[in-house]
Amino acid sequence: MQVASQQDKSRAAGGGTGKLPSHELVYRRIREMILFGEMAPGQAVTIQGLVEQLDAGMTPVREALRRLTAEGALEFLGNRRISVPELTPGQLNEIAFVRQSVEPRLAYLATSRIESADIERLRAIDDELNIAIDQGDVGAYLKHNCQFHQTLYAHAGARILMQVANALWLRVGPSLRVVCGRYGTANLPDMHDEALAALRAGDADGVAAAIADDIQQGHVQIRRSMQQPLQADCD
Amino acid sequence: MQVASQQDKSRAAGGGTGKLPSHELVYRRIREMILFGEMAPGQAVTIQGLVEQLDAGMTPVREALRRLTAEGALEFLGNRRISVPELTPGQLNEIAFVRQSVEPRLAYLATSRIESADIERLRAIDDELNIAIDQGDVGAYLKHNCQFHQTLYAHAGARILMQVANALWLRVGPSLRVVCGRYGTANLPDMHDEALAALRAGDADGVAAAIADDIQQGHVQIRRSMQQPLQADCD
DNA sequence: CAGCCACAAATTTGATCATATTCTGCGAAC
DNA sequence: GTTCGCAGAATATGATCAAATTTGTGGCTG
Repeated sequence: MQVASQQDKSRAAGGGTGKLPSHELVYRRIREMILFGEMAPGQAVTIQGLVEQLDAGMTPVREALRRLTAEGALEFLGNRRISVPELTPGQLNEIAFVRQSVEPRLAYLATSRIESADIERLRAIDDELNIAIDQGDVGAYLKHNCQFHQTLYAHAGARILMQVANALWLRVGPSLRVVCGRYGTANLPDMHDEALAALRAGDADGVAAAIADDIQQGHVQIRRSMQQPLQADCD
Repeated sequence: MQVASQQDKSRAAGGGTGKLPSHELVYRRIREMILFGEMAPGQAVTIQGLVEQLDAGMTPVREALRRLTAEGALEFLGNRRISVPELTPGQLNEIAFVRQSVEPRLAYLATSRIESADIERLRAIDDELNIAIDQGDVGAYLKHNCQFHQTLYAHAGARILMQVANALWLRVGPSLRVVCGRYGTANLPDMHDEALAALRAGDADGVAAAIADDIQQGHVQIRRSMQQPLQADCD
């Protein structure tokens, strides 16, 4: 652990990947780890662990973590420890409440602005999503599900609403992963067909309702898995 | 900027004030600057400027800025510039929409959990607020108004909702300051008496409605000041 | 005699800083 | 008008300092 040991750290993170700043890259990597279930609720996160795992410098990692804690994706554990938050049922309700306000609204706004080519793109995403469900591929499901919603919302032209929605997705990500890991991809929410149909019809209220149902179902699943703790979960 | 002055940098930021980390202190300072109108919409923010102004190190400032940009209080200007966001009318509507969802809900939840001693504390804040209005003290108005809402919401026992609300306050802060600076403190929203009365009566819906009105009025003011731009604000 | 608590050393991890490096924007020269 | 260069600011690194958890040891008690 002396002076001259680690020379090639910056290679992978800073040099190879492109021209975006390193802290941005690190942020995205960690973000995806959270969203797509590479981090479990309650799991501790150490700066130095991420530094080694991502092969990045310390400062970019620190800044990425600050950003993620500000978004609620990570949690400041009093003393200087950071962890993936474990949601209480009450907190899950809070998230559900805001999501039910914001996301149907985004869907509503997107309906009148989206064009048919983009609707087809959504359908393509949904096709892949269904394949993932059939194959029980949890990672692909999470990824495509997120992509579906984000792609739809992106057409709403409401940047701030979308930032709020994205932050909430980050909060439910780890829990959603737990649900999938436990119950498989069978009972997962999928109101996407209804949403697509309403989208094609230009029925904004219908799209909003479909999205609301989708969110509702997802949260029911999470709540169910929380009420039946897996136990032996000694922390 | 001499050598000798670098020794006591950490003193002012980290040593003198307490045991909180410097980046936390810096974050709070900048946050208050934004909330209470020491920064105008559109104003550029430089790291080194903050370093000198706050007499802190560069790393803490950087982390605080990351956090604030993640919360939407500051904006990343593509190239490596940061500025206080200028809200468009559309963005203001988005913020109003979420605030109207979240804050009345917080007020509703707080009603059944708050105790009479805390209601009196709220009344005391409101008294000071009214004094500030009478005296035309914009800074005091902003501070006490924010304090009133935050104190009320704190009793809702809904941490996540409150984080969302706080982030939105950060977004409207600078614009609210502009309104006050232009039109004075005369027409500012003040449904606080109604809220207090409903609180004492335990009327949760009434409290929520009062808060909703309060928000509504505030946003009307901001919108009005945006429709009458002060001068040749060419962008 | 064995188990447990407490106190202290050590290692791990976080926070901050000084400095090197890179990138952007502007100005001057051609 | 375009291009080169320079200044200034932001990014990133490694080192250094501080704090906290963990570990290990010793003494005490049952």
